[in-house]
Amino acid sequence: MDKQKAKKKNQIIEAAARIFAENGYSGAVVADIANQANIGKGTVYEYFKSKEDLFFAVFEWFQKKTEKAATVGISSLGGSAADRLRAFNDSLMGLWDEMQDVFMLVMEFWAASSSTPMRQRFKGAFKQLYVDYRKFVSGLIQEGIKSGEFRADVKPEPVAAALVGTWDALFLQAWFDENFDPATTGNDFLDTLLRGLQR
Amino acid sequence: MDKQKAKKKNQIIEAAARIFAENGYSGAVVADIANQANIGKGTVYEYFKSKEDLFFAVFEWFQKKTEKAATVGISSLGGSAADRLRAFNDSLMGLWDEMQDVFMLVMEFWAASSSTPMRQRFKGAFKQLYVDYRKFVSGLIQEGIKSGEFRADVKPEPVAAALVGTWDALFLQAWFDENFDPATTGNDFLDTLLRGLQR
DNA sequence: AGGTTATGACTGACCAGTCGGTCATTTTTT
DNA sequence: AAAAAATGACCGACTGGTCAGTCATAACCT
Repeated sequence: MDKQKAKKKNQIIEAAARIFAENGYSGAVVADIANQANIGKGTVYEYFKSKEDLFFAVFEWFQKKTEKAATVGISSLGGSAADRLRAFNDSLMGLWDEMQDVFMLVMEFWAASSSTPMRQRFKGAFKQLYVDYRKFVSGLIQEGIKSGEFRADVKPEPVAAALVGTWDALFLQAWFDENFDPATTGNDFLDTLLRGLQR
Repeated sequence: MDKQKAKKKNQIIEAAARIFAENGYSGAVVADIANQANIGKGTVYEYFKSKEDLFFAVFEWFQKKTEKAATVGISSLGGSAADRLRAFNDSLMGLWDEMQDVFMLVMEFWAASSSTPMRQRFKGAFKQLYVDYRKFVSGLIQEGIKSGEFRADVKPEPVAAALVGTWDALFLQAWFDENFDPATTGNDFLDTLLRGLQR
């Protein structure tokens, strides 16, 4: 049955996500993943060609999941460009609580984009991800310019790139420092940035 | 001779940096590091307790090196707060060319802060590093406020945290995308941000 | 029964860290 | 000043253990 197969595949991916998040890619042992998924080790290889393949599947799964969660708030409501940027900020930073446990995965993905055998795959995927991500934010800014809410001399792409980066990096800092609150930091920062954007 | 020892230790660290940067922590083989340093494998262990110890030494070495390079431009010249922020931005982003080869190390360091055996060490070091880094930038902003150049209602800490994060993340994006230019992106972004800071 | 899916024992490659021994250099002795 | 002794830096063969991936067998369908 096809439905069954897909279901089990997902079950393996979720188990793998947990194990990879706890131990990193190298530290994770396939046998533990199988165990976590309540299946035999050999079964893992019925569904994935290799450990690396499985890791990449976890990456895609995670990306999809995060993207969905992040855009849930914004897509619906309109409002000013500033409001929409704020909504996106809240939406993203609101993920922190549930991200905390798996943020390690993100760092492992970053690192994977540099460890030779996996490099191309991950690097390409990340490149595309950032292109999309920037395009989205840049679009919000352009709307603001067009509507006259933002200054005409603002350069949307660089600001979008920086903003996108800021969000990532706030998570990073929160990861290192449990007293760091990414949500309010992001909000306070937006106060200043928006003043620079608005006319 | 003590001088000799320190010199050789450094020679091992630099060799290790190259190998770790090419292969990641797990992928790097101690024998290769020894080879790269033109010494026997056993000798590595005369200078470092373990592979992990060596990796941490590389981290400290890299951190010191980067910090020195980044602050070289700013410490000397005065000028307005905006000028100093710009100078720091240029100084940091100017590192990209030489960073490109070893940026992989940074991602490995990030990842190391989550792989269990090394966690505490790296996580603590990063936390401190970001605290210092933020304090420095926050100081620049506060000067600007005090001198009346920046608005009084700007919150220095959040803006500093975000800015610091932005710089890191611009490198990250540049790593993924060879067409991404962190220097001009950073500069264009500062145009907008400074307008939000200034009165 | 025939086909499909699951399994875990097994294997071979890999590698961090150890250790006994070598040898160049320094120190002590004569 | 020459010989002898002591030192410790250096080394790489070896060990013990790990683990990804395989495959012969078992369990489960239909």
